[in-house]
Amino acid sequence: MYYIKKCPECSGINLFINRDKGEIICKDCGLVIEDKMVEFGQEWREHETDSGQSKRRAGAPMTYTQFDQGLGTEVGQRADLFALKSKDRNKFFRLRKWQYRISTAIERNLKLALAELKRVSSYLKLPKSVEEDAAMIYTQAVQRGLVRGRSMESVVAGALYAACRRHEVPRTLDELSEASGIEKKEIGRTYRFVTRELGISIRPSNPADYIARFASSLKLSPETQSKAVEILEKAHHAELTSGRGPTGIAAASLYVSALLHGEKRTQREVADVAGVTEVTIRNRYKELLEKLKLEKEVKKTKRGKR
DNA sequence: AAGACGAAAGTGGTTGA
DNA sequence: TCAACAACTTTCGTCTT
Repeated sequence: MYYIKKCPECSGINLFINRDKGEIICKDCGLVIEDKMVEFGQEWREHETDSGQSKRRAGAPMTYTQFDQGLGTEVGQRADLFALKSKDRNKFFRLRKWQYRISTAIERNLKLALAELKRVSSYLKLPKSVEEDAAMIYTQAVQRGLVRGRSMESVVAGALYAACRRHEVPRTLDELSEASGIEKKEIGRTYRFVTRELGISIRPSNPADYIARFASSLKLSPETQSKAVEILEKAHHAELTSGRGPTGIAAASLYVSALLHGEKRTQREVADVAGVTEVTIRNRYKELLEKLKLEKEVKKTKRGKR
């Protein structure tokens, strides 16, 4: 066994191990570095997360990125027919026809949707585990008839967005929007709708989850990065985080910590990678200086420069 | 000349009656 | 369903480096 310290793709240092999946994932670029590790997890998987039932054993591993999860259902077999009186026979045929229609419709939909899902997911370089999760969410959404009245693509995008949040590798709505070609607000709408209907609870995204990715696209040092996370924690304690957009806060603390480490980036540069405007950074920045008593430190480093 | 700062007006979404 | 509201954006003028 050897240790990987840097992502070979982007040289990011934010690798984390997903033991359940046997993967090492780079939080910066989403690269799955090794997915053939020894299986750490146990052999069951539980998909109905809040059902409260005990975990069940399953046969062959199920995958949600296959349109029928590798399983299939049918109503009845021919042999059953002989046991039925003619009255029930009609019912039987009706049921089977109905079941057939439903299932083929769902399957057709899933085939298309999962292809789209894979496309978007690979565009964003998302880890396999996130893709799986998104596929699961989408499958459930289809089975509950939640796609009706919405475009397939937007539900796919919503499912992906939700999966990213759940796995703490958040992408912004803008990124999802760019990758899927669906409008930002539309994704947000379906995201909220689907998560509510499926009872998926997602905590508000943690600004710290964005730091790694922003920092690496700004080519900031690891020290600056961890300093930014530190600032973030203080900001959290000072009640500066609630209600604000997480990306804005993440961007501002990165900006500050870059200043403090003499790796100055302009507000515009930071704003661009974070997908917010300079003004937002300024506002958050101002708040940070006021509430966290960082003025002295910032001024000190400024003076030191002269 | 570029970046930082701040004011003012506009936008889209949430909330509470 | 509508209006109030907060967060964020856009735009633009001014100050600083």
